[in-house]
Amino acid sequence: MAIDVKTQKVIAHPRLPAELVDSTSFLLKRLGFAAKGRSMDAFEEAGFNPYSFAVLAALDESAHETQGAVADALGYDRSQMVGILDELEEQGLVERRRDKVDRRRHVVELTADGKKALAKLRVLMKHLDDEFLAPLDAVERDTLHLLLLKLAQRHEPRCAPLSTGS
Amino acid sequence: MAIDVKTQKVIAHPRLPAELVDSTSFLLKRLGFAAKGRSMDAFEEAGFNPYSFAVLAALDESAHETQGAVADALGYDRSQMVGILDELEEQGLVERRRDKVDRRRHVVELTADGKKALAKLRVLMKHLDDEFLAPLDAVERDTLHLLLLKLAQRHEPRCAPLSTGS
DNA sequence: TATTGTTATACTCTATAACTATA
DNA sequence: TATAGTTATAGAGTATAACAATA
Repeated sequence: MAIDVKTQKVIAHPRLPAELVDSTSFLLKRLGFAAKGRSMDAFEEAGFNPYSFAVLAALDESAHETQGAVADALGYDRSQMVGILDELEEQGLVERRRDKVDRRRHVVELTADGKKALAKLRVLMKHLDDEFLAPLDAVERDTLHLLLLKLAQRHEPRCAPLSTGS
Repeated sequence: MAIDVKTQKVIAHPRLPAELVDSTSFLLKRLGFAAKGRSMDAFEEAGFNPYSFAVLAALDESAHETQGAVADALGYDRSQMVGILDELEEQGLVERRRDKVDRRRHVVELTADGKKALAKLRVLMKHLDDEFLAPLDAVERDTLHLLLLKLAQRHEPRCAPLSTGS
């Protein structure tokens, strides 16, 4: 219990109702927002847009992506992607070129600086994960990741493994 | 793999970059948003504000709460709480009275209808949790909840157990 | 007519700061 | 002077729709 310096009275820390804390999806909501807030702060502090890492990672994984393909892969709106890429292009991290075959399309590619930035962001992301998961040991982290993955495969179709059947 | 009906070509489902899916805090973010979206839709469909459940639960747990105490317990802004309580009062689910001892304060209390609504919302919440956790068996659900609780105690202080020491 | 990227618009959230009435 | 509740305002974020160029 904390003690107020001036009044010397006990400060009862305001607590969440037990039935909310008992709800797993409530905890997921709160922790998701906490994780988002932390990563946004950290990315911004490092001079990046909160979306930069996801976009650069997508481009690194399969090069010569079209603008819309990146948006679809990440689940962003295509109109939202315009501004994100504008900024990344200004920073010299990506290049946009018209597709010669279909001149409506913009092919997006990482620049050398973009790859360097991605490397930096990977370190930052790893650090954020480590920090967020600090209360858990290695086994617990693996277990948690596995369980979240199971949920994500249902609730976030883009996480689902590639289906091989017809 | 899905096949396009018209072109008979393979449709590669847009997929998230592997390194994002490998990040536990990324999964937490995505799942948190998915959980929030689902519960907001369900609450709204049932005629409630997304915040109703949390507020009613807080009032049920410790009656005669002051308006600011509820806001602090749930982590909402006090100015935000005004609108939420306005709506709950219109619906006849809570009552606001001036505190006779300190006339600046509003004491908030559940009405009989408020308790009935809370019972309904508890069922709805339980249903939502069950649905969201459907991919997991009972043991996995318990494990997940425990792990999230550990994280929440660090990242969401309002979830922390009451400390007993000085 | 449909699609890609773009722009414009509108709407929700949230955060902040003023304002009142009490203390 | 500080606090509880309230109101007003501004900013970010997001979702939608319209638009031009191309297919």
